[in-house]
Amino acid sequence: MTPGSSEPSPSKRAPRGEARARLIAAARDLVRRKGFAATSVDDLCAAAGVTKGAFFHHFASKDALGVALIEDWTETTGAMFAAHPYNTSPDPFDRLLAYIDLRRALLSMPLPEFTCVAGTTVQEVYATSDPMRQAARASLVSGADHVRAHIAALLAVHPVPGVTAESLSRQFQIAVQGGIILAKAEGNATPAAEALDHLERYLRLLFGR
Amino acid sequence: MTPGSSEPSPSKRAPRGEARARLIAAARDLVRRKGFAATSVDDLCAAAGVTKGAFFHHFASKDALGVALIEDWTETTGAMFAAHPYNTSPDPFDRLLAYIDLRRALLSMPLPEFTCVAGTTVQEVYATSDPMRQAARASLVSGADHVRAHIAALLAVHPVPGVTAESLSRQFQIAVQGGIILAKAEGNATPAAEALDHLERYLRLLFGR
DNA sequence: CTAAACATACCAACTGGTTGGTATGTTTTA
DNA sequence: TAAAACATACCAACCAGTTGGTATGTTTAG
Repeated sequence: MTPGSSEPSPSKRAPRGEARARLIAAARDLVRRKGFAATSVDDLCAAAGVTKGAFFHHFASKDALGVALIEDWTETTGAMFAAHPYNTSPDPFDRLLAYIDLRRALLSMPLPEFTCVAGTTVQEVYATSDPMRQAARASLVSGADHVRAHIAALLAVHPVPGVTAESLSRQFQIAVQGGIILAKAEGNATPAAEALDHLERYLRLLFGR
Repeated sequence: MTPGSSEPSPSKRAPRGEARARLIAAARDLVRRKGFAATSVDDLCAAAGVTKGAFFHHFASKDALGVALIEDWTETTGAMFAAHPYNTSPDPFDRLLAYIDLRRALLSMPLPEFTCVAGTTVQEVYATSDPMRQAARASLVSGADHVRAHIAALLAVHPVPGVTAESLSRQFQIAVQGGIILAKAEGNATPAAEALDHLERYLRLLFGR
């Protein structure tokens, strides 16, 4: 047999050692656009330039890939928000506003790209895959914890009766996640941006600024 | 062959004329729990006590069933909210609070049952099925329009700079939809209830009550 | 320094079962 | 009797997962 004639496209094949990372990257992309259940293992392998053998070498099941995808998402987004310069601002209220501005900026990307992997998948699998549900829960908690730190600092100098840092930080997540749903339905980011406007107005009213 | 031995369970078979309605009811149930893609046509037929022939007699495709499901959802929920006694309250602000109370009451049901069919499915199919996306959009708009009427009446007597009835009514949807996502991740309704608390506090601050 | 022993990373081909959808009936209603 | 409302039987494509194997390391014994 002529060398290379049996392989469909050797140039598309992923370099050794990258299979796992490429599969997760492909999953982030495909799951965001088609959902988890509608994305087949074959789809993922084709997008990653890898075979089924590689897939099941790195992941025990499609479900396990889902968990790894969400955990990777938690790390990636966590690192992104933690590294952002706005965290150095001395005033916690300014930090919250800057966080909202950052989220606004993210909305200028194409719709599938500002979608939340954790929020999207947990909608699908909350009742059918507990490992994925818990991974998504951890991801959403992690995101809320990031703003919770700023809110806690703010409440320390300006307490508001009935408002805790925990519940208000979750309201940030809710505004983001709900905004994404409306944006998907409308086909554009406008409702998600409006959600952030209302959230900012709520904060200003709460803390008198 | 003994009569009835070939049919799995003749008593479970749906009465004639009910196939379509039973399929939609089964879809509402299964799609809420497993998602749209993970729910197969066979699943639906089994749950509805109907055969594939009946399914494809009433729906041209699985996609068409999805559209019909969402449209039925829009009708059902729209009728429910429109018929509720709180609509007769003379004060629009009271009506909004009563609406929030009604949504709070819904949260006492088991998790899959206070889930929104439109919000759940649009997350999955927004990029793969335009007919379903548009049906879900219409559903969410219809839900927002219901509260928008009350908000418009309220803003007429108490205008708030920068706040429109349209965007504030969408914020209701966002709080509900985002709350559902967090509730699914946590496995209980608490975050969804908290979202309503924050929404109510926001309203009180906006309108000075 | 080197070769045997082992581990990791991957691949092509295959399997049993499931998928959405169809073709062709039969039964009921108007 | 015609057509609407189903049921039965079937199909090609696709599904997640398995198999036996190979190429490319890394570790260790002599």
